[in-house]
Amino acid sequence: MSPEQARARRADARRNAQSLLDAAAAVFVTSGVDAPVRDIAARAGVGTGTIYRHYPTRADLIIAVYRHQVDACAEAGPRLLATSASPYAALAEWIDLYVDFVATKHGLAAILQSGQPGLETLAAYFLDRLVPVCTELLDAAATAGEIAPDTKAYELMRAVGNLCIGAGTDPQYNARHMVAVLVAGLRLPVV
Amino acid sequence: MSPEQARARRADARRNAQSLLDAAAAVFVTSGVDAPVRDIAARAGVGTGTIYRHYPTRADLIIAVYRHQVDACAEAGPRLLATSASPYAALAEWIDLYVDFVATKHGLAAILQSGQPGLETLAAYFLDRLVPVCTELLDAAATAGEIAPDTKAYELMRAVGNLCIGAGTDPQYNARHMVAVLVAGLRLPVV
DNA sequence: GACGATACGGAACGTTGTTCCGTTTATCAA
DNA sequence: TTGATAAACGGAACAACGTTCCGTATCGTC
Repeated sequence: MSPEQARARRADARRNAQSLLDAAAAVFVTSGVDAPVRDIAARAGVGTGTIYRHYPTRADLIIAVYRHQVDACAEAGPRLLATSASPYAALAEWIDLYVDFVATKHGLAAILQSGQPGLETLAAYFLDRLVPVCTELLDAAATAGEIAPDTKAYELMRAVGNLCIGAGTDPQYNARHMVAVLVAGLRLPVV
Repeated sequence: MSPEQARARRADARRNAQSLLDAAAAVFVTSGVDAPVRDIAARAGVGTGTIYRHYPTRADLIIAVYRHQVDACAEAGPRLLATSASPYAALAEWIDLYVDFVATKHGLAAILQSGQPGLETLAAYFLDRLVPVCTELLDAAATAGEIAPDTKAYELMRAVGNLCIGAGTDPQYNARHMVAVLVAGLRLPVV
């Protein structure tokens, strides 16, 4: 270990980073992922400057909060492919998993697609992590002849994310159902 | 005509309302539907107070700008049903029409689903106008046995609107294609 | 031309994101 | 223990935006 790395971050810095993570997770649940920065800082008992020092962009904070769940989702892909009845079934189950994750995070889906400056990193992280998994599932299903071979994982992931917007806030809109229809549409060549 | 109605709005007021409409339409094209209110006022050559007097909420302004196109879309429904090869074909063509409309208005799709305070009116207007038409098309297709009979027009309209988010800004995402997949999915009972 | 109602403009306020800097604190060496 | 120094902090300050408000200007009428 080089001397520069040897000297770890100060203890209070590490503590604050964790407090912020906990506070953000809690505030995201109650006020949504687009909660005011000040609310998160207040909840963590730190100043607004501190939050930006630890998480320079909002995307960094959101990623830190959800990293574990995104990783879990990514890792579930190959497992489902191995255990499901068919590649298409694996794909459908995996997308269900993703929808369950996104749709329960108030406002996350909207932010993922918003294109607000500073948030591109967030969408990029999700896509970098999940598009390869989705590609693998799509390829398997296409090879098995269950779906058309020309479906792009990137497009599908964005479409599913889009369909999740408003889930939970509008009782008349069932994102899971619409995603199921979309996934069903993959089985047919588009006429 | 009652005396109160007899006295028409002042000429300058009518002129400003029109200027604002034109300015808004122009600004929406270049800067998106979520352009700053001040930009629109400046473009119209009026103060910010004036814009709120004529269009108390942003939704009112957006509705005024797009009312004609929404109406045209609504009226196209029955016509397509009469002229198309099948009810399902009419439905697909009608949704194409809607997607062409929404996807070309920078940011409109996002605002339609955002749930921002004051924007509910906007979504409500679109849905009030289009859900009945969509219902008619869905019913016809269901009666013809082309799609499952349990599809809700409201959900479908919201789903299509959601899929249009990001169209035009992301070259890798083709909203029309994903909508086509969704519509194709209507043909099969979801498994 | 004068009067009253109508409408206007833009300053002002509240809410956010973000930056910046004077102050505090942890760490380490003497 | 204590003092020096880099690290980290807090929150004031700035910018952008939506929205409100009111003193002023203008239109229409008599």
